[in-house]
Amino acid sequence: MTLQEIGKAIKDRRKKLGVNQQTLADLASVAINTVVAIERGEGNPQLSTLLTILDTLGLQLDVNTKLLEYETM
Amino acid sequence: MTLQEIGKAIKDRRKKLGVNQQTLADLASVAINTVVAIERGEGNPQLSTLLTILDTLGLQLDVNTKLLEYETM
DNA sequence: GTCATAATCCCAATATATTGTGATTTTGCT
DNA sequence: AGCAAAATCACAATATATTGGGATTATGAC
Repeated sequence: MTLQEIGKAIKDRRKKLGVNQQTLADLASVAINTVVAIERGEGNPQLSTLLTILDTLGLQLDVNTKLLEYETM
Repeated sequence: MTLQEIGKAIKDRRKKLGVNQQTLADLASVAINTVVAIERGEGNPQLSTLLTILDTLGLQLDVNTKLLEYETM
């Protein structure tokens, strides 16, 4: 996943949970500006910041081997 | 996955590929110090740095919903 | 044990993320 | 259209990652 896709995943999840950016920022103990930037795919957060936000939303990060081209078809 | 687990995944993959830290750093266009810190779980890389290193190793990041307790047993 | 390579550490300089504040724009509802 | 809440933007101050250089330690082969 790219930066943009991760941002979208966060925004989608937040919406699904029905919380606004300020609340998410508070719960994750980060500034709302940081949440805004990440969701818009304009941010390049530090890993700890990203993990905290994901965790707050009940999401996690996984490392996987990339799919080969033919595996995506 | 935690910061430490991600670092370990990177180190394991690098070893499996048989490349040293300097080569990985060069291929990913980051400083060797950065690779060292991340692998040791002491780093808190920016997302772009992490993505570049993972990509160089043929790895990728995924966002998933966290497993419920009973799902881990 | 010796040697060569790899990995780690230290430090100063630089780049970039994060934060807080306030203003502005967008969205959704009636 | 009008209103309230949510989202976005702008900017300066601060915190932290990244880098480069050189030195030190650990690892593995012979």
